[in-house]
Amino acid sequence: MTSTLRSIYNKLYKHFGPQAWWPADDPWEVIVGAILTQNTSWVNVERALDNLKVKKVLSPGKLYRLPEKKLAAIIVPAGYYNIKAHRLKNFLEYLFSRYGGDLEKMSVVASPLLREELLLVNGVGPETADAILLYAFQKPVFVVDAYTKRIFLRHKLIAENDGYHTVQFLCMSRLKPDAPLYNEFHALLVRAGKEFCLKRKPRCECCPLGKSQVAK
DNA sequence: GACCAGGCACATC
DNA sequence: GATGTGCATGGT
Repeated sequence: MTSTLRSIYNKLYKHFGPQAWWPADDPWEVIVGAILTQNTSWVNVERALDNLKVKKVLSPGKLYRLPEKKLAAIIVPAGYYNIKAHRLKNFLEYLFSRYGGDLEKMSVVASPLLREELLLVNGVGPETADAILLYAFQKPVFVVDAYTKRIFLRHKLIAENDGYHTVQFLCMSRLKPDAPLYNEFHALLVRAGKEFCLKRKPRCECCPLGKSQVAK
């Protein structure tokens, strides 16, 4: 079974090659993107990020001082803009009160503790916290998302009602703690999910992983 | 026009 | 603890 996850990774990597994740210029852009992409397609997130860059407010300090209403108006293309503006503000409040707005200070905190802190921020759930830990700070934490669950479910690695941490534990107990590996694996699962493991129209017969076990 | 996208919090039972 | 709902834009 240990080889199963590894062989999935190998097949995906052989088919797609390196994905060069996360698509961002720096750790802060990763964090903003992680919050903006909640239940949202990445193209819409890119529009919102571009808006923030054009307005020259995509830095912790600038965003911290920007009124929430104005922030919301700038990130409209990402959808859920009111709630996401509020969540970004929550994160900034945490960043400035706990670390004086300094991501470097945040990055040296041990990942189990940092994860707990992140989860206390309203608007940061398990996936967003883990995406920040892995892609902003290179901590060896496996990120589980809807594609991960769908692919693993169709290949019978997990059960229908397995929760986030069950799936995460499965991955982390069978793979060495290896940030570059987790980085690439998650990115490959998203890529495969987008191209082959669609919700309504799965294209399993074309998928590099081969036919899935569950025709759903 | 329905469905979906790199979730999360909150209300209710 | 499980289940349902609101949040919203833009592509297919």
